[in-house]
Amino acid sequence: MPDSDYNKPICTVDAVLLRIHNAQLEVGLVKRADDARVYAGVLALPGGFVQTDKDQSINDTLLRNLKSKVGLTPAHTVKLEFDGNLSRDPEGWSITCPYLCFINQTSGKSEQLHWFPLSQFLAEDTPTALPFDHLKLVRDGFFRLYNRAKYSTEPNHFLNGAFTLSELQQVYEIILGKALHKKNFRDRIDESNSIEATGDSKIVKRSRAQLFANRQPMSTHFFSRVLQGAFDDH
Amino acid sequence: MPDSDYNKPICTVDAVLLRIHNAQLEVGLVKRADDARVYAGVLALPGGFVQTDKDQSINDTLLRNLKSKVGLTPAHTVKLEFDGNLSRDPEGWSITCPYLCFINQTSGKSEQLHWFPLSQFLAEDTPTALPFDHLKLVRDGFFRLYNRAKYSTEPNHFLNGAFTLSELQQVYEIILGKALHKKNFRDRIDESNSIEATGDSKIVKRSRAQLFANRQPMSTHFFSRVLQGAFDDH
DNA sequence: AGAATAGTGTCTGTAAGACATTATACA
DNA sequence: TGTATAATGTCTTACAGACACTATTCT
Repeated sequence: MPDSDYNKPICTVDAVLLRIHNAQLEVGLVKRADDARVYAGVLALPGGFVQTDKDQSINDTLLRNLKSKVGLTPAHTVKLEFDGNLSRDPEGWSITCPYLCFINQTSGKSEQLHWFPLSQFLAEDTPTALPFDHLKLVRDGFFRLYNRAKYSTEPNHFLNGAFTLSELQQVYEIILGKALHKKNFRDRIDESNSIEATGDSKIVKRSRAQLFANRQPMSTHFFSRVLQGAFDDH
Repeated sequence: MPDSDYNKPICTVDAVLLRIHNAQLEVGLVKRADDARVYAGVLALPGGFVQTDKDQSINDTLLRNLKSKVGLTPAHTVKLEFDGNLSRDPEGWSITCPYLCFINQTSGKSEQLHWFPLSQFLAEDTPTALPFDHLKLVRDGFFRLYNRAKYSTEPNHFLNGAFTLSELQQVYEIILGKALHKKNFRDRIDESNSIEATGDSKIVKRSRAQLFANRQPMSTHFFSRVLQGAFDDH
Protein backbone atom coordinates (compact mmCIF):
# COMPACT_ATOMS: atom_id res chain seq x y z
CA MET A 1 0.00 0.00 0.00
CA PRO A 2 1.16 3.55 -0.60
CA ASP A 3 2.85 5.11 2.42
CA SER A 4 2.05 8.61 1.28
CA ASP A 5 -0.93 10.16 -0.40
CA TYR A 6 1.12 10.93 -3.44
CA ASN A 7 -0.52 8.37 -5.70
CA LYS A 8 -4.04 8.85 -4.53
CA PRO A 9 -6.61 9.98 -7.08
CA ILE A 10 -9.01 12.87 -6.61
CA CYS A 11 -12.28 11.51 -5.22
CA THR A 12 -15.46 13.30 -6.17
CA VAL A 13 -19.19 12.95 -6.03
CA ASP A 14 -21.26 14.15 -8.99
CA ALA A 15 -25.01 14.63 -8.81
CA VAL A 16 -27.38 14.30 -11.73
CA LEU A 17 -30.31 16.32 -10.42
CA LEU A 18 -33.58 15.70 -12.20
CA ARG A 19 -36.96 17.26 -11.70
CA ILE A 20 -40.19 17.40 -13.65
CA HIS A 21 -41.20 20.89 -14.59
CA ASN A 22 -43.63 22.17 -17.21
CA ALA A 23 -44.33 18.67 -18.40
CA GLN A 24 -40.72 17.81 -19.06
CA LEU A 25 -37.63 16.46 -17.37
CA GLU A 26 -35.00 19.02 -16.42
CA VAL A 27 -31.39 18.74 -15.32
CA GLY A 28 -29.99 20.98 -12.60
CA LEU A 29 -26.62 22.61 -13.26
CA VAL A 30 -24.45 25.03 -11.28
CA LYS A 31 -21.98 27.60 -12.54
CA ARG A 32 -18.48 26.69 -11.49
CA ALA A 33 -16.48 29.26 -9.54
CA ASP A 34 -14.77 31.95 -11.60
CA ASP A 35 -11.49 31.11 -9.95
CA ALA A 36 -11.81 27.35 -10.49
CA ARG A 37 -8.62 25.85 -11.88
CA VAL A 38 -10.51 24.16 -14.69
CA TYR A 39 -13.77 24.95 -16.47
CA ALA A 40 -14.07 28.22 -14.50
CA GLY A 41 -17.52 29.78 -14.76
CA VAL A 42 -18.86 26.88 -16.78
CA LEU A 43 -22.19 25.17 -16.07
CA ALA A 44 -21.66 21.69 -14.69
CA LEU A 45 -23.19 19.01 -12.52
CA PRO A 46 -23.04 19.92 -8.84
CA GLY A 47 -20.69 17.83 -6.77
CA GLY A 48 -17.53 18.03 -4.78
CA PHE A 49 -14.64 16.30 -3.16
CA VAL A 50 -14.86 13.60 -0.58
CA GLN A 51 -13.52 15.14 2.59
CA THR A 52 -12.66 12.55 5.18
CA ASP A 53 -12.75 15.04 8.03
CA LYS A 54 -16.28 16.15 7.23
CA ASP A 55 -18.05 13.06 5.91
CA GLN A 56 -18.86 9.78 7.55
CA SER A 57 -19.77 8.20 4.24
CA ILE A 58 -19.91 8.88 0.54
CA ASN A 59 -23.60 9.53 0.96
CA ASP A 60 -22.69 12.27 3.44
CA THR A 61 -20.38 13.74 0.83
CA LEU A 62 -23.27 13.96 -1.61
CA LEU A 63 -25.71 15.52 0.83
CA ARG A 64 -23.14 17.94 2.27
CA ASN A 65 -22.18 19.23 -1.16
CA LEU A 66 -25.76 19.54 -2.36
CA LYS A 67 -26.79 21.32 0.80
CA SER A 68 -23.90 23.76 0.89
CA LYS A 69 -23.45 24.42 -2.81
CA VAL A 70 -27.00 24.39 -4.16
CA GLY A 71 -29.11 24.43 -1.00
CA LEU A 72 -31.14 21.35 -1.86
CA THR A 73 -31.76 17.95 -0.35
CA PRO A 74 -32.88 15.35 -2.87
CA ALA A 75 -36.11 13.50 -2.23
CA HIS A 76 -34.44 10.29 -3.30
CA THR A 77 -31.07 9.14 -4.63
CA VAL A 78 -29.73 6.23 -6.66
CA LYS A 79 -26.10 5.29 -7.11
CA LEU A 80 -24.88 5.33 -10.69
CA GLU A 81 -21.89 3.52 -12.18
CA PHE A 82 -18.54 4.70 -10.81
CA ASP A 83 -15.74 5.71 -13.14
CA GLY A 84 -12.16 6.71 -12.67
CA ASN A 85 -9.33 7.57 -15.01
CA LEU A 86 -6.58 9.96 -15.88
CA SER A 87 -8.47 11.89 -18.51
CA ARG A 88 -11.92 12.77 -17.20
CA ASP A 89 -10.63 15.68 -15.13
CA PRO A 90 -7.91 18.01 -16.49
CA GLU A 91 -6.72 18.44 -12.92
CA GLY A 92 -5.57 14.86 -12.80
CA TRP A 93 -6.48 11.30 -12.01
CA SER A 94 -9.97 11.32 -10.54
CA ILE A 95 -12.69 8.96 -9.46
CA THR A 96 -16.34 9.91 -9.54
CA CYS A 97 -19.12 8.39 -7.48
CA PRO A 98 -22.15 9.61 -9.40
CA TYR A 99 -25.67 9.82 -8.04
CA LEU A 100 -29.02 10.25 -9.68
CA CYS A 101 -31.08 12.61 -7.51
CA PHE A 102 -34.84 13.05 -7.56
CA ILE A 103 -35.83 16.64 -6.86
CA ASN A 104 -39.34 17.68 -5.83
CA GLN A 105 -41.02 20.41 -3.78
CA THR A 106 -39.66 19.03 -0.52
CA SER A 107 -36.09 19.42 -1.74
CA GLY A 108 -36.12 23.15 -1.12
CA LYS A 109 -35.51 26.23 -3.24
CA SER A 110 -32.12 26.90 -4.76
CA GLU A 111 -30.62 30.16 -5.90
CA GLN A 112 -27.55 28.57 -7.38
CA LEU A 113 -29.18 25.94 -9.51
CA HIS A 114 -30.13 26.45 -13.16
CA TRP A 115 -32.52 24.05 -14.82
CA PHE A 116 -32.27 22.89 -18.42
CA PRO A 117 -34.46 20.54 -20.46
CA LEU A 118 -32.99 17.07 -20.37
CA SER A 119 -33.76 16.65 -24.06
CA GLN A 120 -30.93 18.93 -25.10
CA PHE A 121 -28.46 16.51 -23.55
CA LEU A 122 -30.01 13.45 -25.11
CA ALA A 123 -29.91 14.72 -28.68
CA GLU A 124 -27.78 12.34 -30.69
CA ASP A 125 -26.52 14.87 -33.17
CA THR A 126 -25.85 18.09 -31.27
CA PRO A 127 -26.13 17.59 -27.52
CA THR A 128 -25.36 20.61 -25.36
CA ALA A 129 -21.77 20.33 -24.16
CA LEU A 130 -20.90 19.70 -20.52
CA PRO A 131 -17.47 19.69 -18.87
CA PHE A 132 -15.65 16.59 -17.67
CA ASP A 133 -17.63 13.41 -18.45
CA HIS A 134 -20.82 15.02 -17.19
CA LEU A 135 -22.75 14.43 -20.39
CA LYS A 136 -22.15 10.71 -20.02
CA LEU A 137 -23.29 10.85 -16.41
CA VAL A 138 -26.48 12.70 -17.33
CA ARG A 139 -27.26 10.12 -19.99
CA ASP A 140 -26.50 7.25 -17.67
CA GLY A 141 -28.80 8.76 -15.07
CA PHE A 142 -31.65 9.12 -17.50
CA PHE A 143 -31.11 5.63 -18.82
CA ARG A 144 -31.55 4.27 -15.31
CA LEU A 145 -34.60 6.39 -14.69
CA TYR A 146 -36.14 5.35 -17.99
CA ASN A 147 -35.75 1.68 -17.23
CA ARG A 148 -37.01 2.02 -13.71
CA ALA A 149 -40.06 3.88 -14.93
CA LYS A 150 -41.04 0.63 -16.61
CA TYR A 151 -40.74 -1.72 -13.65
CA SER A 152 -40.47 0.20 -10.44
CA THR A 153 -42.32 2.92 -8.61
CA GLU A 154 -39.19 4.97 -8.13
CA PRO A 155 -40.53 7.81 -10.33
CA ASN A 156 -43.11 8.39 -7.57
CA HIS A 157 -40.36 10.34 -5.82
CA PHE A 158 -40.88 13.21 -8.25
CA LEU A 159 -44.18 13.92 -6.53
CA ASN A 160 -44.85 14.78 -2.92
CA GLY A 161 -47.86 15.67 -0.83
CA ALA A 162 -51.25 14.82 -2.32
CA PHE A 163 -51.57 14.07 -6.01
CA THR A 164 -54.02 12.44 -8.38
CA LEU A 165 -53.39 9.27 -10.31
CA SER A 166 -53.50 11.25 -13.53
CA GLU A 167 -50.71 13.47 -12.27
CA LEU A 168 -48.68 10.42 -11.34
CA GLN A 169 -49.34 8.87 -14.72
CA GLN A 170 -48.13 12.05 -16.38
CA VAL A 171 -44.81 11.69 -14.55
CA TYR A 172 -44.32 8.23 -16.00
CA GLU A 173 -45.40 9.35 -19.44
CA ILE A 174 -42.89 12.19 -19.43
CA ILE A 175 -40.08 9.83 -18.49
CA LEU A 176 -41.06 7.13 -20.93
CA GLY A 177 -41.87 9.57 -23.69
CA LYS A 178 -45.12 7.94 -24.62
CA ALA A 179 -48.76 7.73 -23.59
CA LEU A 180 -49.82 4.98 -21.19
CA HIS A 181 -53.18 3.29 -20.93
CA LYS A 182 -54.97 4.61 -17.89
CA LYS A 183 -56.41 1.36 -16.59
CA ASN A 184 -53.18 -0.57 -17.02
CA PHE A 185 -51.23 2.13 -15.25
CA ARG A 186 -53.65 2.21 -12.35
CA ASP A 187 -53.53 -1.55 -11.99
CA ARG A 188 -49.74 -1.43 -11.87
CA ILE A 189 -49.67 1.27 -9.24
CA ASP A 190 -52.40 -0.45 -7.29
CA GLU A 191 -50.50 -3.72 -7.24
CA SER A 192 -47.33 -1.95 -6.16
CA ASN A 193 -48.89 -0.68 -2.97
CA SER A 194 -46.60 2.31 -3.23
CA ILE A 195 -49.26 4.95 -2.59
CA GLU A 196 -52.26 5.34 -0.33
CA ALA A 197 -55.45 7.36 -0.58
CA THR A 198 -55.42 10.47 1.58
CA GLY A 199 -59.21 10.35 1.80
CA ASP A 200 -59.44 13.76 0.17
CA SER A 201 -60.28 14.58 -3.40
CA LYS A 202 -60.25 17.57 -5.68
CA ILE A 203 -62.07 18.72 -8.77
CA VAL A 204 -59.94 18.38 -11.88
CA LYS A 205 -61.46 20.05 -14.93
CA ARG A 206 -64.83 18.34 -15.14
CA SER A 207 -64.45 15.52 -12.68
CA ARG A 208 -63.66 14.69 -9.08
CA ALA A 209 -60.32 12.96 -8.58
CA GLN A 210 -59.15 11.09 -5.49
CA LEU A 211 -55.92 12.25 -3.90
CA PHE A 212 -53.04 9.94 -3.02
CA ALA A 213 -49.72 10.23 -1.24
CA ASN A 214 -46.57 8.19 -1.34
CA ARG A 215 -46.50 5.51 1.29
CA GLN A 216 -43.74 5.71 3.89
CA PRO A 217 -41.25 4.13 3.76
CA MET A 218 -41.22 4.20 0.00
CA SER A 219 -39.87 0.98 -1.33
CA THR A 220 -38.51 0.47 -4.80
CA HIS A 221 -41.28 -1.79 -5.90
CA PHE A 222 -40.71 -3.81 -9.01
CA PHE A 223 -43.83 -4.72 -10.90
CA SER A 224 -43.00 -7.70 -12.92
CA ARG A 225 -42.54 -11.09 -11.34
CA VAL A 226 -39.64 -11.68 -13.68
CA LEU A 227 -37.72 -8.88 -12.06
CA GLN A 228 -37.97 -10.27 -8.57
CA GLY A 229 -34.57 -10.59 -7.06
CA ALA A 230 -32.65 -13.51 -5.74
CA PHE A 231 -33.32 -14.96 -2.31
CA ASP A 232 -37.07 -14.81 -2.70
CA ASP A 233 -37.86 -18.10 -4.32
CA HIS A 234 -35.28 -20.62 -3.31
CA MET B 1 -10.90 21.80 -3.35
CA PRO B 2 -8.31 20.47 -0.94
CA ASP B 3 -4.86 21.90 -1.50
CA SER B 4 -3.17 18.87 0.03
CA ASP B 5 -3.93 15.20 -0.09
CA TYR B 6 -4.61 15.21 3.62
CA ASN B 7 -8.34 14.69 3.37
CA LYS B 8 -8.31 12.20 0.55
CA PRO B 9 -9.78 8.78 1.22
CA ILE B 10 -8.09 5.49 0.42
CA CYS B 11 -9.22 4.33 -3.03
CA THR B 12 -9.38 0.63 -3.65
CA VAL B 13 -10.65 -1.88 -6.13
CA ASP B 14 -12.17 -5.12 -4.86
CA ALA B 15 -12.81 -8.10 -7.09
CA VAL B 16 -15.54 -10.68 -6.55
CA LEU B 17 -14.08 -13.55 -8.58
CA LEU B 18 -16.59 -16.22 -9.50
CA ARG B 19 -16.13 -19.46 -11.37
CA ILE B 20 -18.16 -22.59 -11.90
CA HIS B 21 -16.42 -25.69 -10.63
CA ASN B 22 -17.78 -29.13 -9.77
CA ALA B 23 -21.29 -28.03 -10.55
CA GLN B 24 -21.27 -25.11 -8.18
CA LEU B 25 -20.35 -21.45 -7.97
CA GLU B 26 -17.10 -20.66 -6.19
CA VAL B 27 -15.58 -17.44 -4.89
CA GLY B 28 -11.84 -16.76 -5.22
CA LEU B 29 -10.04 -15.43 -2.14
CA VAL B 30 -6.43 -14.55 -1.42
CA LYS B 31 -4.55 -14.64 1.86
CA ARG B 32 -3.55 -11.16 2.92
CA ALA B 33 0.13 -10.49 3.61
CA ASP B 34 1.37 -11.51 7.04
CA ASP B 35 2.69 -8.02 7.55
CA ALA B 36 -0.48 -6.28 6.45
CA ARG B 37 -1.51 -3.54 8.87
CA VAL B 38 -5.02 -4.94 9.18
CA TYR B 39 -6.46 -8.42 8.74
CA ALA B 40 -2.94 -9.84 8.27
CA GLY B 41 -2.96 -13.37 6.92
CA VAL B 42 -6.72 -13.41 6.55
CA LEU B 43 -8.53 -14.62 3.44
CA ALA B 44 -10.13 -11.75 1.57
CA LEU B 45 -11.26 -10.57 -1.83
CA PRO B 46 -8.32 -9.72 -4.07
CA GLY B 47 -7.94 -6.06 -4.84
CA GLY B 48 -5.65 -3.15 -4.28
CA PHE B 49 -5.10 0.55 -4.29
CA VAL B 50 -5.62 2.84 -7.21
CA GLN B 51 -2.16 4.03 -8.14
CA THR B 52 -2.25 7.05 -10.36
CA ASP B 53 1.29 6.54 -11.59
CA LYS B 54 0.58 3.01 -12.79
CA ASP B 55 -3.02 3.02 -13.97
CA GLN B 56 -4.72 4.89 -16.79
CA SER B 57 -8.14 3.99 -15.51
CA ILE B 58 -9.93 2.22 -12.69
CA ASN B 59 -10.28 -0.74 -14.99
CA ASP B 60 -6.49 -0.81 -15.29
CA THR B 61 -6.27 -0.85 -11.51
CA LEU B 62 -8.43 -3.93 -11.43
CA LEU B 63 -6.54 -5.79 -14.13
CA ARG B 64 -3.12 -4.80 -12.79
CA ASN B 65 -3.94 -6.03 -9.29
CA LEU B 66 -5.48 -9.26 -10.50
CA LYS B 67 -2.56 -9.97 -12.77
CA SER B 68 0.15 -9.19 -10.26
CA LYS B 69 -1.46 -10.54 -7.10
CA VAL B 70 -3.35 -13.58 -8.30
CA GLY B 71 -2.05 -14.06 -11.82
CA LEU B 72 -5.44 -14.08 -13.50
CA THR B 73 -7.24 -12.05 -16.13
CA PRO B 74 -11.02 -12.26 -15.88
CA ALA B 75 -12.98 -13.33 -18.94
CA HIS B 76 -15.51 -10.63 -18.25
CA THR B 77 -16.15 -7.93 -15.65
CA VAL B 78 -19.15 -5.99 -14.38
CA LYS B 79 -19.03 -2.92 -12.18
CA LEU B 80 -20.81 -3.29 -8.85
CA GLU B 81 -22.16 -0.54 -6.62
CA PHE B 82 -19.48 1.72 -5.15
CA ASP B 83 -19.30 2.38 -1.45
CA GLY B 84 -17.24 4.63 0.74
CA ASN B 85 -17.18 5.41 4.41
CA LEU B 86 -15.12 5.77 7.53
CA SER B 87 -15.83 2.33 8.92
CA ARG B 88 -15.40 -0.27 6.22
CA ASP B 89 -11.61 -0.29 6.51
CA PRO B 90 -9.90 -0.08 9.94
CA GLU B 91 -7.07 1.79 8.24
CA GLY B 92 -9.31 4.72 7.61
CA TRP B 93 -11.75 6.41 5.28
CA SER B 94 -11.88 4.32 2.12
CA ILE B 95 -13.78 4.05 -1.12
CA THR B 96 -14.19 0.78 -2.95
CA CYS B 97 -14.89 0.32 -6.62
CA PRO B 98 -16.04 -3.30 -6.67
CA TYR B 99 -16.11 -5.54 -9.71
CA LEU B 100 -17.78 -8.83 -10.41
CA CYS B 101 -15.32 -10.96 -12.39
CA PHE B 102 -16.13 -14.01 -14.50
CA ILE B 103 -13.35 -16.58 -14.38
CA ASN B 104 -12.99 -19.39 -16.88
CA GLN B 105 -10.23 -21.49 -18.45
CA THR B 106 -8.89 -18.54 -20.44
CA SER B 107 -8.27 -16.58 -17.26
CA GLY B 108 -5.13 -18.54 -16.45
CA LYS B 109 -3.96 -20.61 -13.51
CA SER B 110 -3.38 -19.02 -10.14
CA GLU B 111 -1.19 -20.21 -7.28
CA GLN B 112 -2.36 -17.54 -4.87
CA LEU B 113 -6.08 -17.96 -5.25
CA HIS B 114 -8.18 -20.21 -3.04
CA TRP B 115 -11.66 -21.18 -4.10
CA PHE B 116 -14.62 -21.58 -1.78
CA PRO B 117 -18.23 -22.53 -2.43
CA LEU B 118 -20.33 -19.42 -2.80
CA SER B 119 -23.08 -21.03 -0.77
CA GLN B 120 -21.19 -20.63 2.48
CA PHE B 121 -21.31 -16.86 2.04
CA LEU B 122 -24.98 -16.79 1.17
CA ALA B 123 -26.18 -18.69 4.22
CA GLU B 124 -28.54 -16.44 6.13
CA ASP B 125 -27.78 -17.85 9.55
CA THR B 126 -24.05 -18.53 9.69
CA PRO B 127 -22.22 -17.16 6.67
CA THR B 128 -18.45 -17.57 6.61
CA ALA B 129 -16.88 -14.34 7.84
CA LEU B 130 -14.91 -12.07 5.55
CA PRO B 131 -12.89 -8.97 6.43
CA PHE B 132 -13.95 -5.41 5.60
CA ASP B 133 -17.34 -5.31 3.88
CA HIS B 134 -16.33 -8.15 1.59
CA LEU B 135 -19.28 -10.35 2.52
CA LYS B 136 -21.62 -7.62 1.36
CA LEU B 137 -19.69 -7.29 -1.89
CA VAL B 138 -19.82 -11.04 -2.53
CA ARG B 139 -23.55 -11.05 -1.99
CA ASP B 140 -24.06 -8.02 -4.16
CA GLY B 141 -22.04 -9.69 -6.89
CA PHE B 142 -24.09 -12.84 -6.75
CA PHE B 143 -27.31 -10.87 -6.69
CA ARG B 144 -26.34 -9.20 -9.94
CA LEU B 145 -25.30 -12.47 -11.51
CA TYR B 146 -28.51 -14.15 -10.42
CA ASN B 147 -30.67 -11.47 -11.96
CA ARG B 148 -28.68 -11.37 -15.16
CA ALA B 149 -28.94 -15.13 -15.49
CA LYS B 150 -32.66 -14.55 -15.98
CA TYR B 151 -32.53 -11.94 -18.72
CA SER B 152 -29.09 -11.73 -20.21
CA THR B 153 -26.53 -14.03 -21.73
CA GLU B 154 -23.77 -12.74 -19.49
CA PRO B 155 -23.36 -16.14 -17.76
CA ASN B 156 -22.05 -17.41 -21.09
CA HIS B 157 -18.74 -15.90 -20.02
CA PHE B 158 -18.23 -18.78 -17.62
CA LEU B 159 -17.65 -21.02 -20.62
CA ASN B 160 -15.04 -20.75 -23.32
CA GLY B 161 -14.03 -22.72 -26.38
CA ALA B 162 -16.55 -25.25 -27.63
CA PHE B 163 -19.43 -26.35 -25.44
CA THR B 164 -22.79 -28.04 -25.75
CA LEU B 165 -26.12 -26.43 -25.07
CA SER B 166 -26.62 -28.79 -22.15
CA GLU B 167 -23.38 -27.58 -20.60
CA LEU B 168 -24.49 -24.00 -21.08
CA GLN B 169 -27.86 -24.77 -19.56
CA GLN B 170 -26.14 -26.28 -16.56
CA VAL B 171 -24.32 -23.00 -15.98
CA TYR B 172 -27.61 -21.14 -15.82
CA GLU B 173 -29.16 -23.79 -13.61
CA ILE B 174 -26.31 -23.57 -11.12
CA ILE B 175 -26.66 -19.81 -10.91
CA LEU B 176 -30.43 -19.82 -10.67
CA GLY B 177 -30.49 -22.80 -8.33
CA LYS B 178 -33.24 -24.58 -10.20
CA ALA B 179 -33.85 -26.76 -13.21
CA LEU B 180 -34.77 -25.12 -16.50
CA HIS B 181 -36.87 -26.52 -19.32
CA LYS B 182 -34.62 -27.57 -22.15
CA LYS B 183 -36.70 -26.27 -25.02
CA ASN B 184 -37.40 -22.93 -23.39
CA PHE B 185 -33.75 -22.43 -22.59
CA ARG B 186 -32.69 -23.26 -26.12
CA ASP B 187 -35.24 -20.86 -27.56
CA ARG B 188 -33.92 -18.11 -25.32
CA ILE B 189 -30.32 -18.67 -26.28
CA ASP B 190 -31.27 -19.01 -29.90
CA GLU B 191 -33.09 -15.72 -29.88
CA SER B 192 -30.18 -14.04 -28.14
CA ASN B 193 -27.80 -14.80 -30.98
CA SER B 194 -25.03 -14.92 -28.39
CA ILE B 195 -23.48 -18.19 -29.58
CA GLU B 196 -22.72 -19.84 -32.91
CA ALA B 197 -22.30 -23.43 -33.97
CA THR B 198 -18.68 -24.43 -34.48
CA GLY B 199 -19.78 -27.09 -36.96
CA ASP B 200 -18.28 -29.81 -34.78
CA SER B 201 -20.07 -32.15 -32.46
CA LYS B 202 -19.20 -34.65 -29.79
CA ILE B 203 -20.72 -37.74 -28.28
CA VAL B 204 -22.19 -37.07 -24.85
CA LYS B 205 -23.22 -40.22 -23.03
CA ARG B 206 -25.61 -41.81 -25.48
CA SER B 207 -26.16 -39.00 -27.93
CA ARG B 208 -24.40 -36.70 -30.35
CA ALA B 209 -24.38 -33.06 -29.27
CA GLN B 210 -23.58 -30.04 -31.40
CA LEU B 211 -20.79 -27.78 -30.23
CA PHE B 212 -21.12 -24.03 -29.87
CA ALA B 213 -18.86 -21.10 -29.04
CA ASN B 214 -19.52 -17.63 -27.73
CA ARG B 215 -19.91 -15.13 -30.49
CA GLN B 216 -17.40 -12.29 -30.62
CA PRO B 217 -17.88 -9.60 -29.57
CA MET B 218 -20.08 -10.93 -26.82
CA SER B 219 -22.85 -8.52 -26.11
CA THR B 220 -24.92 -8.45 -22.97
CA HIS B 221 -28.08 -9.58 -24.65
CA PHE B 222 -31.26 -9.11 -22.75
CA PHE B 223 -33.97 -11.56 -23.59
CA SER B 224 -37.14 -9.89 -22.66
CA ARG B 225 -38.53 -7.07 -24.68
CA VAL B 226 -39.55 -5.39 -21.48
CA LEU B 227 -35.92 -5.00 -20.49
CA GLN B 228 -34.90 -3.19 -23.63
CA GLY B 229 -33.25 0.06 -22.80
CA ALA B 230 -34.08 3.60 -23.65
CA PHE B 231 -33.33 5.12 -27.03
CA ASP B 232 -34.55 2.08 -28.94
CA ASP B 233 -38.19 2.86 -29.46
CA HIS B 234 -38.71 6.57 -29.53
C1' DA C 1 -34.93 -54.05 -26.11
C1' DG C 2 -34.09 -50.58 -22.79
C1' DA C 3 -31.98 -46.47 -21.06
C1' DA C 4 -30.20 -41.97 -21.45
C1' DT C 5 -29.41 -37.89 -23.85
C1' DA C 6 -29.90 -34.41 -27.90
C1' DG C 7 -33.00 -31.92 -30.28
C1' DT C 8 -37.70 -30.06 -31.75
C1' DG C 9 -42.86 -29.51 -32.08
C1' DT C 10 -47.03 -28.08 -29.63
C1' DC C 11 -50.10 -26.59 -25.88
C1' DT C 12 -51.72 -23.63 -22.09
C1' DG C 13 -52.16 -20.26 -18.41
C1' DT C 14 -51.18 -15.82 -17.33
C1' DA C 15 -50.62 -11.13 -17.41
C1' DA C 16 -49.56 -7.02 -20.05
C1' DG C 17 -51.76 -4.21 -22.92
C1' DA C 18 -55.95 -2.61 -25.80
C1' DC C 19 -60.55 -1.37 -25.69
C1' DA C 20 -65.09 -0.13 -23.77
C1' DT C 21 -68.30 1.69 -20.53
C1' DT C 22 -70.17 4.38 -16.74
C1' DA C 23 -70.27 8.31 -13.57
C1' DT C 24 -69.63 12.96 -12.64
C1' DA C 25 -68.92 17.91 -13.21
C1' DC C 26 -69.67 21.98 -15.74
C1' DA C 27 -70.34 25.25 -19.62
C1' DT D 1 -77.03 18.59 -24.10
C1' DG D 2 -72.39 18.11 -25.16
C1' DT D 3 -67.71 17.59 -23.57
C1' DA D 4 -63.94 16.32 -20.75
C1' DT D 5 -62.14 13.79 -17.15
C1' DA D 6 -62.17 10.07 -13.38
C1' DA D 7 -62.76 5.47 -12.50
C1' DT D 8 -63.47 0.66 -13.53
C1' DG D 9 -65.00 -3.54 -16.17
C1' DT D 10 -63.81 -6.70 -20.03
C1' DC D 11 -61.36 -8.59 -23.97
C1' DT D 12 -57.09 -9.96 -26.81
C1' DT D 13 -52.95 -11.68 -27.51
C1' DA D 14 -48.13 -12.54 -26.99
C1' DC D 15 -45.11 -15.29 -24.63
C1' DA D 16 -43.03 -17.72 -20.74
C1' DG D 17 -43.26 -21.98 -19.16
C1' DA D 18 -45.04 -26.93 -19.33
C1' DC D 19 -45.38 -30.97 -21.81
C1' DA D 20 -44.71 -34.33 -25.48
C1' DC D 21 -42.41 -36.58 -28.97
C1' DT D 22 -38.61 -38.31 -32.11
C1' DA D 23 -33.80 -39.47 -33.17
C1' DT D 24 -29.57 -41.29 -31.89
C1' DT D 25 -26.11 -43.86 -29.39
C1' DC D 26 -24.57 -47.45 -26.42
C1' DT D 27 -25.11 -51.41 -22.97
